[in-house]
Amino acid sequence: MGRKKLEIKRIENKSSRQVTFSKRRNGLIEKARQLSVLCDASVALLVVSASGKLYSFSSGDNLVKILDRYGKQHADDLKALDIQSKALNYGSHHELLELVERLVLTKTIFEYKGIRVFCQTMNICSKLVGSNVNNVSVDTLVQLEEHFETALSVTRAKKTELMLKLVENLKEKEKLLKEENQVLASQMKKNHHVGAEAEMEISPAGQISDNLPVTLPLLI
Amino acid sequence: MGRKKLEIKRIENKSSRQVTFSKRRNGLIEKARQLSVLCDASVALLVVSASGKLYSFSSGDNLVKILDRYGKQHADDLKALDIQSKALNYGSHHELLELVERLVLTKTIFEYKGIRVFCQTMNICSKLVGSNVNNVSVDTLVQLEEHFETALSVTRAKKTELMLKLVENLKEKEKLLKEENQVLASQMKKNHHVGAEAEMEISPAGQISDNLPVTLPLLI
DNA sequence: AACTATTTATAAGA
DNA sequence: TTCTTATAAATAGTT
Repeated sequence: MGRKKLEIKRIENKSSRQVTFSKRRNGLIEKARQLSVLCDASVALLVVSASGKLYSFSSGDNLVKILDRYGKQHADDLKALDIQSKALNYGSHHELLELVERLVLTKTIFEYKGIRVFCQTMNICSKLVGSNVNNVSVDTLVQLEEHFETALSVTRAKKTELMLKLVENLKEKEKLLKEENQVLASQMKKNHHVGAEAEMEISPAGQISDNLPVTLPLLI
Repeated sequence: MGRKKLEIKRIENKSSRQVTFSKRRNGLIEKARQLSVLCDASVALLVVSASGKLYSFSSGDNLVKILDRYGKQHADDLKALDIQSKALNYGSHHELLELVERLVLTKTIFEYKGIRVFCQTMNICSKLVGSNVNNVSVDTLVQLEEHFETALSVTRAKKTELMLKLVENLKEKEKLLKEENQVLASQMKKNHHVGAEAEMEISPAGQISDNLPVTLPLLI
């Protein structure tokens, strides 16, 4: 739809590639918008230029739902977390290897999808809000506030939940160590009956209770 | 681009809305494809019809990869991944456990802070961007870019810092417990000189190395 | 950033 | 749904 028919293959000339990118990107976003309005559909569009700049469109507040749909496996990942903590305690070397591989993959995904893009988008938001307050409608800001509050409480709740899990895990380890010490201590006592002079130099279970419980929970 | 000019607002007639949806959806996807090919860009498009059906396009890669492309400077992170995969092959069981624990923690952080809030902010952003593109000046965009870079490194630095603290903290606890056990163990030995009959029932420092290291490193 | 000749997308009709 | 076709819209190359 121009002076000449354009073959659909990578445009070699850099500057015309950039110009075309700019034109077509705008066109695409406009089309996406129109589709969502005309047909009452949810549309999310992400475009990353060759130079790494991100452009996006999404219709209303549906992106969350759209993405949720796109990857149902997030729920499964949560279940996997449970299984993982069990694996930590009982898993074989082989199982651990598999686990690590999965986690490395997941981490990669989350790192980029989550933190990086999150930071960028977060900043776009604050920037836009900051520098364009006058152009943002009250409605938009009200929605914004709600969004933040929701996101915050969801995140907070989830954080607490997982931290409690971690605490449990660590307490379990503590318990094991205490038992270990008690075994040793009771051995001591046995021996003590034969060699009583060592008695005052140790305080079997007491030392753990007095020194560590105070600091161990701090780890969480 | 049809027999009549169509106003961009929800089409009330259901069947023509569906027809239009089908046509425009195909058109949009084709445009997205063309953009990605012509301009060497990553494009992800998600469309959900009013009736809930999902259609999507993404340029070759999946959505995650597209988001990955956002930001070219990830070479260092990728190297880190290499190191991790080496660890996968050569690491001891002990090292693997450490790795797993670290990754679970990281994943947890990224999962909630990342995905959830990412979705929300992404949404807000596209809304804001969508409704204010014309009001954003070049200056704002330049500032935006700087802002991104700062935010990214701050986040990164903070993450590293906190994780290092956690690790230190946990190592300290581990050390204390090990010392505790060793004190007990050495007491055992002392007593052993007097009551040798207890020798086979315990393995002083050995027991720690054989049983606990598997679980202890989990603390980190 | 505009212009404009063309191509492309698509609204309405069948 | 699919095809046809008149017309609106997008855009390639140019300025």
